[in-house]
Amino acid sequence: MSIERSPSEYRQVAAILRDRIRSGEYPRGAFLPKEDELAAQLKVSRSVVNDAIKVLRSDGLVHSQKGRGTRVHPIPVISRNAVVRQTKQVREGGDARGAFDGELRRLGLTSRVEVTVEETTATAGVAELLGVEEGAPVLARNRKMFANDTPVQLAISYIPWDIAEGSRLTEEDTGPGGTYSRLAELGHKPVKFSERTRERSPESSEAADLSMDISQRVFHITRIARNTDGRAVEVTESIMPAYQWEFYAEWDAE
Amino acid sequence: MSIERSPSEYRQVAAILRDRIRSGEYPRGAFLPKEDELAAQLKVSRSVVNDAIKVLRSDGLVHSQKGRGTRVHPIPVISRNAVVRQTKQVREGGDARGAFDGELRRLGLTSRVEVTVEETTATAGVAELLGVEEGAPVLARNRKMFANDTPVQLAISYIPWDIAEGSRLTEEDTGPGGTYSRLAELGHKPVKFSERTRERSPESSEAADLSMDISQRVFHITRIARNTDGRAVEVTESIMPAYQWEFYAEWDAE
DNA sequence: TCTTATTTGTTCGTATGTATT
DNA sequence: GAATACATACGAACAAATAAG
Repeated sequence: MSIERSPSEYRQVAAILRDRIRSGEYPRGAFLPKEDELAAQLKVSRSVVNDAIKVLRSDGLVHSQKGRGTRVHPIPVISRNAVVRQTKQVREGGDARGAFDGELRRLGLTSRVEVTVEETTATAGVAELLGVEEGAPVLARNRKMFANDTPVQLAISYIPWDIAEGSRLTEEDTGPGGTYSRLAELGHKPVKFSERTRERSPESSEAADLSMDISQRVFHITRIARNTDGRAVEVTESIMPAYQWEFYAEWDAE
Repeated sequence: MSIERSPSEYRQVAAILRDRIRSGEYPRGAFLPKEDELAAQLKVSRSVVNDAIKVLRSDGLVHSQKGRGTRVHPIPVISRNAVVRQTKQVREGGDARGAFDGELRRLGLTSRVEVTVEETTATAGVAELLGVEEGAPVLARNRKMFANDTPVQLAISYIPWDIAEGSRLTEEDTGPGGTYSRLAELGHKPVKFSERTRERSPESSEAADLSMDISQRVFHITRIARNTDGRAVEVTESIMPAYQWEFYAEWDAE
């Protein structure tokens, strides 16, 4: 357990703490000893412990709060199954609430979703994806998903206002079959999908909403749904802590 | 350009440098001013500049070397197209060299691949994925992919030795159609695929091979190819800098 | 509500180590 | 070997958030 040269001390301390978490010495949700104690125990300065904890934070292993302490992250990695989603989406709706719930239940976690809906105008980015003018009116469906009360995903869907106006899409509960069923009823059944996934630093608002650290990373998924005319009828941006998710896919040759 | 409170100084410095890179003031491949100069220029301590550069490094925007300096990362983000890969893989071979080359050519970059092949024994992890005993003999096909001489991906494929033995799979060049064509000829045509993608810190050896910083993140993709009997005939682990890649997929509602 | 103790976050200055030129 | 430039470590100080009273 002694600190040796070669890998820097703060990385060695990080490795020690990581082992203690993996071994269960610091269980899920438990507080770590405070930085001063760890520093004394491991005979390094507090700055080194602080740097080590930064590493664990960026791995999503722990979560620190000023004035409280550092505790082990309470939620295991969630698997997002690409193929199940693609088929279920059509059945259960664009917000994929069914898929999300299934993913969590498989891990013995409970899911909860907060929804807000508003009429707003398209920013340049959204306008380009939706193929409308910048500033054009759009419906924004905002969702925040929780696993056991820990936020694990943000999603905003944009729908052109001329499609959504007056329909149930403007209500919080879109009803059976979800967004995609309502779009189909409105004559805009989504039949073509594209999705881009990238990894980046969170905006500070995203970090706050997901109660994550700015030094951590998020997955940013942009999905576009198109009707038979090729018109974009819904654009969804999903933001999720990168340490919290993995992706899984299965397929057959040809 | 003055430093103000609220977001910490090192994040503000990071934002300033990020803007300079985006604006082209520091072009691709160019050196940044040295930390001392930046510190003087922005009226902060060198530690703050050093912390700021750590942030840019973890975003993959810059690359630092002791004794040399810090320069802007020379390669743009590469898009990995899931669907093209899935179809092309079968046509062009398991190492997807064709797909990789296409992805780079689209960006005006040149691709190069280094291949080494060896007979070795299965580690516990590989054994479980491949469905063989730990320590069983396997063929390891090791690949390192470059974009304009910058390493952008590592891949190791494992094939059970009883399948690969004596075949062209043990040579560096697997010939037309690649690995999957040879497996088909050997009576083990891959027909079922599964893939798991996660994001993590690099091992130090991976960081060295990809000339990236340990504070950066990698995508780790594990793909399993199975024959008609459901036997795993190839397992491929791909490691790539997370800042260097994005994923793209398109599909139709059946 | 206000106050105080606790705990982590950030910054500084300095010193030393290490890789490159 | 010398100079350069980034990497790491330390200790100290203060800021900011939280908790306890």
